Amino acid sequence: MDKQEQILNAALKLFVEFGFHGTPTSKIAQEAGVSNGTLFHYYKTKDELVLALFIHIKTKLTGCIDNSRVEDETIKASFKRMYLSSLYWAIGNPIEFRFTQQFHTSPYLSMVSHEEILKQTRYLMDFMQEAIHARVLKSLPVDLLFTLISSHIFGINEYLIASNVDEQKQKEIIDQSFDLIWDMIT
Amino acid sequence: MDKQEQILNAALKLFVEFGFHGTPTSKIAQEAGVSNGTLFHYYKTKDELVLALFIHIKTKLTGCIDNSRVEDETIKASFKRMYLSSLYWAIGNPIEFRFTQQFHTSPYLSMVSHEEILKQTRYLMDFMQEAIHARVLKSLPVDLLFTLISSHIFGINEYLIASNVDEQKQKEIIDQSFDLIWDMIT
DNA sequence: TTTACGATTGACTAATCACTCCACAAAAGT
DNA sequence: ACTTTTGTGGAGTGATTAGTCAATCGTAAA
Repeated sequence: MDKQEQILNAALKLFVEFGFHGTPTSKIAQEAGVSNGTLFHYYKTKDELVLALFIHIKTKLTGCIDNSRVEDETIKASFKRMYLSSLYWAIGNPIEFRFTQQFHTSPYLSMVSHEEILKQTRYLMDFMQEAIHARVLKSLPVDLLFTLISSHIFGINEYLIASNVDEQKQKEIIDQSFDLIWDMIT
Repeated sequence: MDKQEQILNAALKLFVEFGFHGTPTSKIAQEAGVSNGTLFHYYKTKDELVLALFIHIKTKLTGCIDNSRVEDETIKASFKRMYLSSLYWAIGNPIEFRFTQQFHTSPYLSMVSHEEILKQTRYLMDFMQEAIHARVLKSLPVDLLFTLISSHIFGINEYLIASNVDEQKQKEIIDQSFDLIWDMIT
């Protein structure tokens, strides 16, 4: 019965369906089953709510990736583990994923501090930097690599959502896609 | 002095800066230098304006790609030509590009008819289908290939905007990126 | 000159919005 | 027991919104 969580969940659902400015705070409060005043007790402004939701979801995703880390793996195995955990998170949490996409391309993005973004990506960046040093990954700017991989995952996800393939076929495509991107960056 | 064009340009600029619902029609009319009534004379609703703008821009992009086609080329050369023309269009028209990105991840996308989308992508899809048949491209679902290439271009573009590299370096990265994606899909 | 008609205007409206205010309830400290 | 802090509700507010409308303007055919 955490009201803050209820508000975030309601906001997430409505933002994805109607867009940020397309969903009034009153509807969010209603959907969350709390009063209008309660919403503004926890979040001073609507913008603050949007930001909080973004960071909340990003943190969940980052946590999900990092947790799947395991010792004594080859770089390729680690990389694949992280690749798959990101992709499966996106497939398993389509609403959250759509929200992050929507947020990323919206003017709200500029309201997120550079530091906050770094905090979320530092681990992966460091991992890739090391992989470059170990001459496993191609010697490209690490930002470029990161962006290429991210957009690759976006793409696969979009395809899997659009075309409804069965689980067997989906697994096949994902494995194939991993090989594609791995060959591309090594 | 085409008022419709002025309205579209104003809407584009403001939508990218403030988001769809974040920019009132009154501001669009003001920015375009026309009256509120004129805007609604040409576009019955705000949604209709948003849709019209999307199709307007998509058509410009599609035209830009198709026009660059040339006879007697290898498949690779044709592909590279189209790849580069898309990417340079995106780099040269950042506002338009940002708008299409924003639109694609917004709830508005579902208001575009499936036919309209097909119309815009048919040429590229056919081209790739033939390239698969000719055993130049890997035998993957053509939708998947298309999505992978699109998101690759998104990624490169995002990187080039974020990191301000000089023109020389930019050209280098673009050529490198083309080789990456070409190796990936062939 | 007259008629006709789309283009254009800007004041107007009904609805909606983000956000405030205050009363009260439940804990939490002392 | 008493005071303070924190959570909660919901009516209320002024600003803003998408969209309307009756009135003009420009111009070209009759």
